[in-house]
Amino acid sequence: MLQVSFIRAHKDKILNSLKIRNFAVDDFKIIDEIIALDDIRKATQTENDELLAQGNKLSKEIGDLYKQGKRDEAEMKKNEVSQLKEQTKILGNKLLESKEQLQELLLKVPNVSHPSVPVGNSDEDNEVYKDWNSTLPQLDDDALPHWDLAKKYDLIDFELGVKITGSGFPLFRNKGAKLQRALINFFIDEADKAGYEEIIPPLVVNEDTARGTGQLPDKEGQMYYIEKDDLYLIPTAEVPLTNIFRDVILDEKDFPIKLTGHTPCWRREAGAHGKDVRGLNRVHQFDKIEIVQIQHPDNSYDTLYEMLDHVEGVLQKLELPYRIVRLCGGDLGFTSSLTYDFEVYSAAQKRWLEVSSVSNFETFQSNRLKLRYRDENNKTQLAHTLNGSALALARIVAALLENNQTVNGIKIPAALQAYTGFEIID
RNA sequence: GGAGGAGUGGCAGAGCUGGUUGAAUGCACCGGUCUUGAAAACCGGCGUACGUUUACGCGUACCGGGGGUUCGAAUCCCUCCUCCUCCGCCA
Repeated sequence: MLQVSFIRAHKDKILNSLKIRNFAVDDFKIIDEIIALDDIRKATQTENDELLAQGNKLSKEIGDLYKQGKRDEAEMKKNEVSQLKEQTKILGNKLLESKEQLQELLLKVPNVSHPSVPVGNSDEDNEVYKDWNSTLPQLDDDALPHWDLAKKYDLIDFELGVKITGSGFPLFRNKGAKLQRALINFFIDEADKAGYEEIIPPLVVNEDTARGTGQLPDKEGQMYYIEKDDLYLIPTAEVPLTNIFRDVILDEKDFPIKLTGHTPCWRREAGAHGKDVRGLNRVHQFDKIEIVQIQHPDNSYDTLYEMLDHVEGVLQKLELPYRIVRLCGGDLGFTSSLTYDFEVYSAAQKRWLEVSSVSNFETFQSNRLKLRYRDENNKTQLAHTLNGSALALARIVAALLENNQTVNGIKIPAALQAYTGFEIID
């Protein structure tokens, strides 16, 4: 959510960003509506505050009059205050109403896109920021996609997942389970080496937390909801990790804050059935190692590229062909200013699979979170938040299995062998 | 799940027979005096948000969250949440 003060000060910038995000021209008027509504809010508060001040003053006088035993005068003033109170009740409601309306409108305004965000409508218009500069792996014609490999080597049982839960809840077994566990430890260790503090957070969060990082109300249908306890299953570790700093005022010297955590992620993926959802390509539950940073606004873009380097290094160790794309305006997430996706080449499916998304949210999340720091003048300012996947397991597993298949079995990358305890799945 | 107790500023801790209490006091922190320097001592400052003001400042709201009583609530009432103690259950 953007601050109204920011919207007032950078109206042109925001309108331009809406254009990049392909907002309908008719919707541009929301910006002026917000400013107008905020004017009303301010005027109402000024008026209301004055009346409240009068009331407070009279109440104080009433107290004094009672002390002096002047009951009659006090009673008269009581009537006066009662009348004031009726007015402040009306104004108070009006103030509340305008605040709620303002909030509602603000929730509809996406983050301001970074100047480097390319113009475009969909993922097809994303800009290849760093391409795979070598030949892509070619497999024999009889090469198998990962769902067949999973069956052949008894690594993942999708049918059992269906039996136990439903589609999109894979069951890993044998070396499939071990590979899963190896990847988790490998990714966590890599993040640890890069200076991220490891966190094991709750996997279920309350409404305030879900709102803090923007899952509510934007992506309400995306989360599993436990109605009885009013809790949500996390769609990513970003939610609990970033919310550690909800309602927190940091010192400048606290930056950067670097956190990592492995969690399962649950996503309902409502409406995403059909295309490209076979095997591990799109599932309701998957494991992911997330990296989160809280940073000073001056340094957040350096940090973004540092995070990019980290993810890249991990992919290199796994010896997977990857490319980095910069998301275009039409594909950029609502809350993000700039996002780079990592895609890994799935040789059997002959397509790129998104395995990581690294974003700078600037102050969009921190405004909702009330995540601030004190600047050199001791004034509170909003911090910048960033996060990225490092990495998401399911699709990495898919690519690993497919790309490394040989007639003798599936080879495990050298960097991972210490974690799996085996060199080949056969 | 049952019974009782408690939630106050960065921390500790008063206030809780309703009326100069946004809140005593101590610690921590910041600035200053003193000192060769430091410590100690002393003096001063020290919450957040919104509104208003060129500015100094002023106003409003906030004492776990929400609601109520009252001219007036940190103080009374209701409700929810959290923590502590005891009992029960349990990996």
